[in-house]
Amino acid sequence: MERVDKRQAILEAAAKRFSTNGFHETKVGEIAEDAGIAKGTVYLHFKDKETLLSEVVHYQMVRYHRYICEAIEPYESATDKLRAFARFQISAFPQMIKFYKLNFEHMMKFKENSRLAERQTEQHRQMMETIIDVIRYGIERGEFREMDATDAALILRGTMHAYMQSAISGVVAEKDQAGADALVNLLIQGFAPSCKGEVRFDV
Amino acid sequence: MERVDKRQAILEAAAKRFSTNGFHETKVGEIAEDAGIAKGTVYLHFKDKETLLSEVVHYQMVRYHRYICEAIEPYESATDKLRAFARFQISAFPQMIKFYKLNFEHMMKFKENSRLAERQTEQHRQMMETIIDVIRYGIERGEFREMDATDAALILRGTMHAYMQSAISGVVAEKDQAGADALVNLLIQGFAPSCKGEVRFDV
Amino acid sequence: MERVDKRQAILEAAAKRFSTNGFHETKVGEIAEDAGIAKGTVYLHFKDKETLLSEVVHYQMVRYHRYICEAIEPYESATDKLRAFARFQISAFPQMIKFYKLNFEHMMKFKENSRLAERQTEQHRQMMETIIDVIRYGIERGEFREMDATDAALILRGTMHAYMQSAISGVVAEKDQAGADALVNLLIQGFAPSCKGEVRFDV
Amino acid sequence: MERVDKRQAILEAAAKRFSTNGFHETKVGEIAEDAGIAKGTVYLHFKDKETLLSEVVHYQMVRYHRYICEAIEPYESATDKLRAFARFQISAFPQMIKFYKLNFEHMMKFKENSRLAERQTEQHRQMMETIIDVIRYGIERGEFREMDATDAALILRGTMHAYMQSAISGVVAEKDQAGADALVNLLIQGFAPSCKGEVRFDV
DNA sequence: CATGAATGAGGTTTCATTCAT
DNA sequence: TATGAATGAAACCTCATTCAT
Repeated sequence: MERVDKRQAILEAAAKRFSTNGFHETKVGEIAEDAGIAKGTVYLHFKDKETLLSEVVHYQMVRYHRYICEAIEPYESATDKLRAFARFQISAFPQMIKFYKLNFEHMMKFKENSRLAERQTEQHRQMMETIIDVIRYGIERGEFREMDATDAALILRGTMHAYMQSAISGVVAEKDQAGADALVNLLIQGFAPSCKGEVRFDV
Repeated sequence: MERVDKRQAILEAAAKRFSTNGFHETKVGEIAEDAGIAKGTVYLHFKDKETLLSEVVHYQMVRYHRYICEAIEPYESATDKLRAFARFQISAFPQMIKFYKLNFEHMMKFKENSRLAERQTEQHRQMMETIIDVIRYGIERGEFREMDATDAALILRGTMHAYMQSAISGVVAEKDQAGADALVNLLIQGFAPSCKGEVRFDV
Repeated sequence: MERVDKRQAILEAAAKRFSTNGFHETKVGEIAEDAGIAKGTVYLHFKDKETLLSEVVHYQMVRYHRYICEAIEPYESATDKLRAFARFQISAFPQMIKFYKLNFEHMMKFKENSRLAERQTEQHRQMMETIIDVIRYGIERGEFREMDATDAALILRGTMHAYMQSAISGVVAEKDQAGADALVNLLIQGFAPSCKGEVRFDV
Repeated sequence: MERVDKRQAILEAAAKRFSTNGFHETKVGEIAEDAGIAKGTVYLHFKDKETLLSEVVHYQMVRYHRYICEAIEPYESATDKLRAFARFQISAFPQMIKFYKLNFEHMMKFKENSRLAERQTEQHRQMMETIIDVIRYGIERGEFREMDATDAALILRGTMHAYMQSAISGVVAEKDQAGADALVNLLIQGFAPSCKGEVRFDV
């Protein structure tokens, strides 16, 4: 096993443990054991446990961003891209929920550490950018109304977010791809009754 | 100071510390000091630190649920209720984000403990029920289309959550009440361009 | 056992261990065990192991300085005071040697730490002052020639120092009180042949 | 670089590190780096870190003994030899203090190990022998009174040691060669005022 | 011979919890 | 009931040493 492989193995093991049990509940020895190496070896690759957390978060963010880009890229219409986005997140639900947990825990932990927070923020921004671009693309194509792309992206991300939070606690049933499509459709259609000449509320 | 007052004081102090610094970073001694009592006294009121966390989460959830009910109650239309919900969350942003953090830590910690997880889930369900009721009410009144009320509620809650996550790291600008309204409007109107000319927003 | 007693017990135990085995070879747990307390209790009294070392050195210096003052105080002549000084050091040899070791190790360790070095230096200065005062007193009384009192003090201290270093490694035999007197006599008389009219070297 | 050179390089690097930072504060990796070799190579030349310490002490003692012999050899009179000894130690103050530190650490560490303690003691004895020989030589020549040469040697060495300990902490000012001479003169002359008028010092 | 990645024993320190007062 | 000094388990991290290359 080479140097890079070992770093990989640590990152993978740490990602699994951190996101399953949380940062404090995870012992460095457990990560090492999962990675098939000795405790001390972890410290040859990462300065300390907190640095490891940051690196795991970075590693996961980069990976998921790539996956998302790959998931939405093949589609022509913005609507299909959004559906692909939702489908991907819902199909990768177990990983995604852990990913969100990890992000959240990291953000909470390093809110004060400008260096580490900065990097996570930058990646968060990229993730948002990707969604915003799809929204803008939809607006250009006339698929979507003229609207604030950032707000729309928030709504989309939030929808996924909330779905996961609810699903994990069993408050709503887990969804399949049809369920993902339904959520996106609802976003696109809006809550308001479709306007076939009916009266609209003065929202 | 009476028994109940002391318990209150501990809960308040713990809520502040836990949500600001996290569970592990908070020392029982700090909570006691903030509450103006001795360390040992905490253990006269709560079995251990984890139980205290659970009680704090319960206490906060009940409180925030009440606040939310109070915030949306005065309004007549479902739309206004949703706006009030969004406004409340956005105006109470610093508290809400901490509240989410607290929930999160609790969820991580007691995933395995069915007894405690159950209670949090139950409260989560109640929170969702409140929003779902508003949605259903809107559907009944004809404000909203016939749609899955749970999905709609998810979307609303999730949007708030995503907003907070993005706002805390500065990826999106913090919103004021108009911003809250804009988000809700966008949800109600939908992304699709239909009926664009008919609807007017007083944003 | 009261608070002060416990601090005392830790200092005594630490002094013994540190001076016998050295700083690094001494485990905090050993000190605690010797003091009849739990490991954690050490940290209620001393910030960390290094602080404990500093406190031990301080404690010992103050104690030995007091002992020395008490040993030389009863005598009238400066010569007798110096002899008392030598006798005390030689009679208290086992403690003194450890004391020197401790001092030396501490000085080496905290040379860079101005705060801690400062305090030890101050006490070192006091110890020197005490000897210098005796020398000056002897010069005033005409017992000693006009000479640099600091140099003379250095010679006296150094003599004791070297005696101990040699004795501990067995290079010279341990001395009794007569031996102590002989050393002091030699210092007072000097190496040069007594001047009963003989030729002196042009030193 | 040949075998011997490499061993030399390790000894030099270790001597510098050990005497500057102490045994425990020195990492084997640092020594290796300073010596321009890999960490593992150290173990091809020395069984372990403690053995390396012993070898360094031996190496330094031999070296300093040689230096001292060279320093005092050119002089004819015993008095001048003693002055040369003092001058050498004071001029090489920084090295000498480190040398003492090294000896000290070694003594602490191997007090129990008769094999290694024995060797250090043997070298200590040789160092003492050298001074004792000068004293005896002075006595034979009539420069010094009939006295215990060992005591006199102790006094000289100890004076140097005490000077260093005081100088390192700034309790006494650092001395130049004249200062070294003054110390020796005072030793030779003695503290007593006898013959004051007869002796002249060219200090 | 030389390397340096890997190992894992070991020590310091923290802090939740207890219990004598 | 309230206190807070004492406890000691637990975990991070270091670094001397080994050994496959």
